[in-house]
Amino acid sequence: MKNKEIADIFNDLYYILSMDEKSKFEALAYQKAARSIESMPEDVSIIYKREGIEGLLKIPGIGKGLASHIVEYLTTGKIEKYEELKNAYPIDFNGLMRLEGFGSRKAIILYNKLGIKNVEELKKAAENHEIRDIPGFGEKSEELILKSISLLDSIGGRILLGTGLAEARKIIWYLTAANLVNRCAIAGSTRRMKETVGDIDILAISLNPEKIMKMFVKFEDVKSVIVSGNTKTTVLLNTGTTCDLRVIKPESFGSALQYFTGSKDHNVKVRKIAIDNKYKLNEYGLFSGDRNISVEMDEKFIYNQLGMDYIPPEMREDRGEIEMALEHKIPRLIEISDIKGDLHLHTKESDGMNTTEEMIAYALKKNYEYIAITNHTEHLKIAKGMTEKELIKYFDTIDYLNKNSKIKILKGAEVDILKDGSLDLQDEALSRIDCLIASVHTDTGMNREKMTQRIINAIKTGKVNILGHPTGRLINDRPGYEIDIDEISRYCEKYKTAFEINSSPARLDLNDENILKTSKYNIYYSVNTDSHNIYGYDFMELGIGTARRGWLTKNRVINTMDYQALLKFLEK
DNA sequence: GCCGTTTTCGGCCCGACTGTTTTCAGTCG
Repeated sequence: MKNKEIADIFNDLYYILSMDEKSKFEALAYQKAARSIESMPEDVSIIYKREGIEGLLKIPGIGKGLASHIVEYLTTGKIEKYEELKNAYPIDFNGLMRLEGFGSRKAIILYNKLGIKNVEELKKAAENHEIRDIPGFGEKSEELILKSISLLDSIGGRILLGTGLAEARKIIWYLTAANLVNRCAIAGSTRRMKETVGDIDILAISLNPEKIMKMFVKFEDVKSVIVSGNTKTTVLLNTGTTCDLRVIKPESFGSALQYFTGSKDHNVKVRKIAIDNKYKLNEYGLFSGDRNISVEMDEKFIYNQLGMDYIPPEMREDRGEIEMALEHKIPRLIEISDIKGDLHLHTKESDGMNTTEEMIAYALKKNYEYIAITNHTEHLKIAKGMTEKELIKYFDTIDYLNKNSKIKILKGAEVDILKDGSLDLQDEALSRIDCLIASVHTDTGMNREKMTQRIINAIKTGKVNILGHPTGRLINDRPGYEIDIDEISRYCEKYKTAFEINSSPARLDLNDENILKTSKYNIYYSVNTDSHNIYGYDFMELGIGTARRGWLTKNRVINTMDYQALLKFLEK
């Protein structure tokens, strides 16, 4: 993939060029081009081969100059201009720019004065107090550098959405309980339900910003304060993530919520539409001339005023939703209240922690119409997989429970897909099962071709209702096995097998991108929690958030159906 | 260096916060 390589070079050029005030905008052009290329699904080398330089000129942010740089890189493997500048500044910008409060100008100053090229050298210089004597730096600068480096080491990456959402809600609860805020809301990637959260954004309306900020920094989960003013305070939380609290004036709340929810790419486009309509949109309001017309504390007003449908936060990634909103074609996305049951649950009989009765009791609290108990099968020894005999006996128990139950309990199993694609269950149990989830749990190191065939073989048995956690990825842990999702989708369509959207915080599998990719086929999805105890039920909202990020509507999700319709779908 | 039913020239987001200054430069979102 040449895109990443070229984007890295353009980013480096952005850092180097932005040192000089005169080349500020040239630098910005490189940065914009880098972002553009990085987010492209198709490799520029393929585009160039197919369409020549004309194809490159169609990429947003690429003009004659940058197109010729790309051609130069594709043909010679080098960009002369970059080689020269990189020789003059052999600095690891990518690494250094990850440090809080450290930008390209500081990097270049320290390179010129002390020859510092990377994070390790910077750390050493700060520890030896060499930095405080450089003009523009001081003791605090050294402290900040060391603090940022240790912060970077401790964070490692982004936290899971489940963790971020819980933390954000706790903060809102804390701020609201003090009676100092009139309104408080989550913004940022947490509100967009992105699978991981880089930092938590909270907005608040308060007539007493000073007091609220003072209170915020005393919150029990705050590890340290990074910056603190009257409109914005940033803290480091014990979870390792940072949290921004912004205090907003009432008349700016809607526009601030829109602005700080992002994504950045989405906002750039929306603001451009505002300009085209002779407005100015920023975090303080939607302005016609000097007058803020968005005083209704409402995002919806802003989108409507710009001629668009309201766009749900989960869709705001500049993946075509803006064009859709301009044509008034934003669909009603699936909502958590549409869910009528959970079809992937475990009990004590395999590796769950609660009894069947306890799981049923909690489902009743959720007002579900039905659930499916889907314990593991024999092959998965590590999860106390049930033998055929045990499963048949268990099905008798469920038949008995169903007689006196207000909720319909489906007899299910999460059946292992064995190495050759056959199912880990024999005929007698298969004949009694209502809801069969098939999942890969072992031999996950197969190559793409073999794994794809293995899963297809399982689907071709004609017994599989739901393909469980289809890619097997674990967020921040392992990438998931390689599969040809298009090929698998075609078989799902043919055999009426639904893709699972597994709501477990570290899974969220399928993810939003795969949902967008597969939903062009005539297939269904099942949003399940894969709960191993009663608390797991509550993760349904993460799966729904993921489904909404994949633009799914209720009619594509089988566990929004009423019981009779679901039975009909599950019938094989 | 890119871009254009406001422009082939003149814009390109800008305000808040911090540290090192003593009115400002750098960073961030």
